[in-house]
Amino acid sequence: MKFGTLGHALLGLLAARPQSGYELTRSFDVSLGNVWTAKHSQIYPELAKLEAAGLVQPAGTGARGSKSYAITRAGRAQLVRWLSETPPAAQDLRDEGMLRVFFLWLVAPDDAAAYLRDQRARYLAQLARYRAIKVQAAALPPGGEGPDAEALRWSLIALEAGIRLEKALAGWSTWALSELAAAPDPPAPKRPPRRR
Amino acid sequence: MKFGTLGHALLGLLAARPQSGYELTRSFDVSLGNVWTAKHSQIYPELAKLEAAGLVQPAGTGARGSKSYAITRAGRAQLVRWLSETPPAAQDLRDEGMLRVFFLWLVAPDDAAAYLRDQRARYLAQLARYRAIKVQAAALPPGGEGPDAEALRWSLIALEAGIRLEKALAGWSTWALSELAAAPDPPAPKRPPRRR
DNA sequence: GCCTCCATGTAATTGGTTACATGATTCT
DNA sequence: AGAATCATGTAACCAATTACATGGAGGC
Repeated sequence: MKFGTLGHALLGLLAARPQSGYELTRSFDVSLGNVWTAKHSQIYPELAKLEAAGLVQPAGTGARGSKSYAITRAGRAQLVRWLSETPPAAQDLRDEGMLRVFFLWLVAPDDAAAYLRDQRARYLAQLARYRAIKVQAAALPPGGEGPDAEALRWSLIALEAGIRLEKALAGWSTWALSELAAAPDPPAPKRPPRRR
Repeated sequence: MKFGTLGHALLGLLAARPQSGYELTRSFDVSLGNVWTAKHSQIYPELAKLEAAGLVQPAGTGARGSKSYAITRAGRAQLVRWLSETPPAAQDLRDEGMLRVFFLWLVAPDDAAAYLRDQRARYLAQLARYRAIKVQAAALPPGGEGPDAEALRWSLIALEAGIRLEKALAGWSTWALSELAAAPDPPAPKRPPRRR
């Protein structure tokens, strides 16, 4: 059996501690969701596939019929192999927000500016969310030794990437707005003489 | 009929000038490919769908049996509506490279560092590619008035976003490496006394 | 003649989302 | 009693990639 990114992401989450499908789903809703998404309808079947391949195993049941899984030795080996031996798949960035920028020449400059301002607001909102998480994490007890503590450490490193990315995008949108103001093109600004 | 991002991307490309499926495919291989990807096997059927919906129409044939399409008035209207009325779909960033960072605690610090250096090299390579395009574009004749010139202008604005993003990621990887060096954790550094 | 690039298409498969379905527990 | 949340699963559909298939034109 062959496993893609989702399978390995599940192995990675289970490497920290045994978890149920529901808990895994929530991970994709929050932290991990910023780099990879998955719905429960994809997770449950994938867990079954992983179990069939011997990479995870049932690890008891909890309240309300929850079933938690644990990673097996083979699963951990597979995960480490994936991390260290296979190169990250060429990322297919699908950024619809940035795609639209390519087509902004089709709308009035005012509409284009409005779009850029909207996008900037999104970037800043996401930046604020990230920063709140960072502050919250900094307030945690500094101790902790288990896998969870190590996992947290790396998730904060990834968080820093998110912060820097959103900052860069917010800065870019401000720059783009100034560019647009400098040469609105179709409707020439009244005063400054156009020079090309 | 309903069209998603791909359909609108095709409309956007055809709004600049009539093009064949092959030419459109190449656009996704180069500039547009950095924000959205599509293979010819997806593009040809989508063009047929767009034609059936009256948003594009055949615009003559070229050499080797190439068939070019032009956007219709309805297509342009639909595109502008999409741009100005519908909000960008919540981006599902799928960044496998960053996902792996969440799981780097599973490998030896040396391997984690090697991964970060590899990623940094990728970011810098992409940054160099973007900058080369920018330089190349700056050397172009500054004139030009048609839709193509306007489209170029906005593609350079999008390019600037790419440049800033890669710069941010390269900076992040350098920072992450220094973080890792500061506290390699599992194998404690010999000299500095560990304090937690 | 053969290889490469141009050019268009279809088929099969995978990955992912939306919708459907069900039941237990907790909160109000 | 009713609503919200926890919890697991399946079915149908859509989007996207990979593989299959064909042919014309130009260069070596």
